[in-house]
Amino acid sequence: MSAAKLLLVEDDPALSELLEFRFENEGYSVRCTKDGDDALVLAAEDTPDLIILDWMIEGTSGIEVCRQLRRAKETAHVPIIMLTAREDEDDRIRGLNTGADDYVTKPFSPRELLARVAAVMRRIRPVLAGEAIEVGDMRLDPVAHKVERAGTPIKLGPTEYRLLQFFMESPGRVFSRNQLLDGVWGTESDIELRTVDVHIRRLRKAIELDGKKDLIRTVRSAGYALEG
Amino acid sequence: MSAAKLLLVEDDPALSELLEFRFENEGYSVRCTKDGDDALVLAAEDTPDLIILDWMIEGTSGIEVCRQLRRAKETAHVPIIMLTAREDEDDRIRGLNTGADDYVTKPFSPRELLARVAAVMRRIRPVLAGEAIEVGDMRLDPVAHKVERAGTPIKLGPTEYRLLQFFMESPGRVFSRNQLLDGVWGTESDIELRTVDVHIRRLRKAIELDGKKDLIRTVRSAGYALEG
DNA sequence: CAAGATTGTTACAATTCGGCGACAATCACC
DNA sequence: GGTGATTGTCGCCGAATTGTAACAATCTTG
Repeated sequence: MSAAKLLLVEDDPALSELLEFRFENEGYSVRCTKDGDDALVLAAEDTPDLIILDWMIEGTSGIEVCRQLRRAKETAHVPIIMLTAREDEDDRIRGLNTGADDYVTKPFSPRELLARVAAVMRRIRPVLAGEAIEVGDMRLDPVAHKVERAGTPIKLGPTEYRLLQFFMESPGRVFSRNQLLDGVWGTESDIELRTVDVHIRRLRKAIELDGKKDLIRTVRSAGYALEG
Repeated sequence: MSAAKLLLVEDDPALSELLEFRFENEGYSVRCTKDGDDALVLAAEDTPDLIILDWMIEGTSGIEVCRQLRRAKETAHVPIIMLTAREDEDDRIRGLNTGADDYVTKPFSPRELLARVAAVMRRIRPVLAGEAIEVGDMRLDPVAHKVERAGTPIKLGPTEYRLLQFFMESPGRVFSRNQLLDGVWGTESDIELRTVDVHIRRLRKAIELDGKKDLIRTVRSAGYALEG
């Protein structure tokens, strides 16, 4: 299991050290800085999976860091949890508006922050943490970009791969064609609903192994689901 | 499709966009507006399952929107969560008096609002929150779109599925044929009353397991009910 | 018990919906 | 530029689903 990468931006050395210790203890890979500009550099050179950002930091201000992170393509979708002093209500508002995902008010317990981070990580699709997903006899390795069923390597086109990954992230769950379009093709694509059918068929054909049953369940008038 | 429908009334574009994104990510179907009158129109044309209403909006004020929503038959019972500034205690009181179900004080984290919404959903309609319903030895999982009785998988057509779900949301309660038509087929469908009988018959046949008694009770000259 | 009302059951035609093959357009890679 | 893989769309077909009518069964009431 490759550890999730955290970037901690905090200028109180004591707090920073404490958090670093706690998070590394939990299995995260943590990098720290107390400087805003530094944070941007670190984030750029190795995109973290989550950023913990103190609002009151030296150098570029928290809000500015946040904005710049959102602007850069690589870090645009990296979740940000900000740490604010209780009084800074304005900061909180601006923070949320600027694209922070969540905030934690100082003083907080490390435990609380850990919980928030864990929650965000869970939400941000486990695959991004680099873990392989297994559903039934299917196995998808996002790092190697490889899929196999019952040990047999499966060859998939890009779209089928994303489709399968999307299914495997929520095994058993039924998705409507519209949900699949949103999740696999992206919200802004305008593609025929029925096109989904075709890719479902291609995916089915690709992952079929004789003797093995069809893993994709058709739910008439509702959508499709991957059997869990 | 069984995604819960949200109506978001918020005039800060940044916040609105953030929330829309987060809620859609969670699987809700979201429509947004920043205008009070617009909200009323949207709510009227497709009744949402829950409304998130900013108290300080353009056009008709939040409190007035709330009042009008409560007045209209379709939206009278739709739960409303209002967003208020910390200072406006009066608004909160008036809001709750006017019929809002809950309020969240700005600034808030998206996570907090998500939790509130989920809580209300669970209270109002568990199915929309994705929770399985169990009635007697019947179990319906809305996420997987699966039904089983005493552990045995049950195969249902779309209409029978909706019919069963409708019954299971109010176990023991008797519904007239007209109520069933409204609830299962939709208000605007013009279908023979007696057609309901046929689908009741089909549902009965589908969920019958030998040795098990009929779960659907006929109430002569009144309608049908699912035994609780 | 008879008559009327109400419900159960079945058969059937119409419709809807998903599977599938084909095809042109686009893309990627040499 | 060429070549093969990938992708989005159509249209047809068969199967599942659905609404209705017709008839049988059952209940209610006098």
